[in-house]
Amino acid sequence: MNLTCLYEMMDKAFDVENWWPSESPFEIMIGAILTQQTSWESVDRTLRTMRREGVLSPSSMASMDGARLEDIIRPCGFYRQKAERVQSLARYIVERYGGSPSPLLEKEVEEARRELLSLKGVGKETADSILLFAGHRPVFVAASYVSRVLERTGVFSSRDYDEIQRFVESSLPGPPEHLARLYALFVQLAKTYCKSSPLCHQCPLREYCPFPRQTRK
DNA sequence: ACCCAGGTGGCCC
DNA sequence: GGGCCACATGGG
Repeated sequence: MNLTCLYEMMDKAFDVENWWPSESPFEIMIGAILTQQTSWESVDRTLRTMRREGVLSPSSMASMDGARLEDIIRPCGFYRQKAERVQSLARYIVERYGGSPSPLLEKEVEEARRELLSLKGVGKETADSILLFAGHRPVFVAASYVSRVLERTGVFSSRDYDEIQRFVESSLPGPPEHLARLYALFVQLAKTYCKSSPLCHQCPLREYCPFPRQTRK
């Protein structure tokens, strides 16, 4: 069992087209922060409210009332720090780039990543999600879901973010779409089958999983 | 009444 | 450089 084989198996089992829906790169950046430790359903609700209220752009979000932003984000949890962080991100884009995230996302990958990581509320996983899904850059997101599946299938055992990222990026070269698709498949698989023991036994990868009864990370 | 979710930053040693 | 902890709501 190697990564390519795993990729093909998951690809056969799941449909992850339009896995990270959005109308703009900025929306992906905001969604990436909101979805930290939060289900996508809650994030989706908040993003729809933002769109409806017309605050899903750097300039409008930068200047809106903080308490109102907190209210909109509340369903996502950690709403105070998330409100502060997304607004400071919006202001950063307005002040530094005149309101468009494109110049940042189009910088050389290493530089863009460093810049994203310097923002409060943007760690490795969030930065890489933004680079991959908003910037279409060839960067893999080595989320905890990923290490869980890699470990359980015996493909690669490590908890170290950078190590997993290097492993995947070097094992699966090619266009960024593959890395995005692979990441989506990992999350989809873990979400669907790794949550509970009964589901685990129906996993399409159960024959390859060395820990068939393990249900938690 | 638990446990978990498409993590991060701050503090401690 | 790793091990805890707070952050917080919503759903199973």
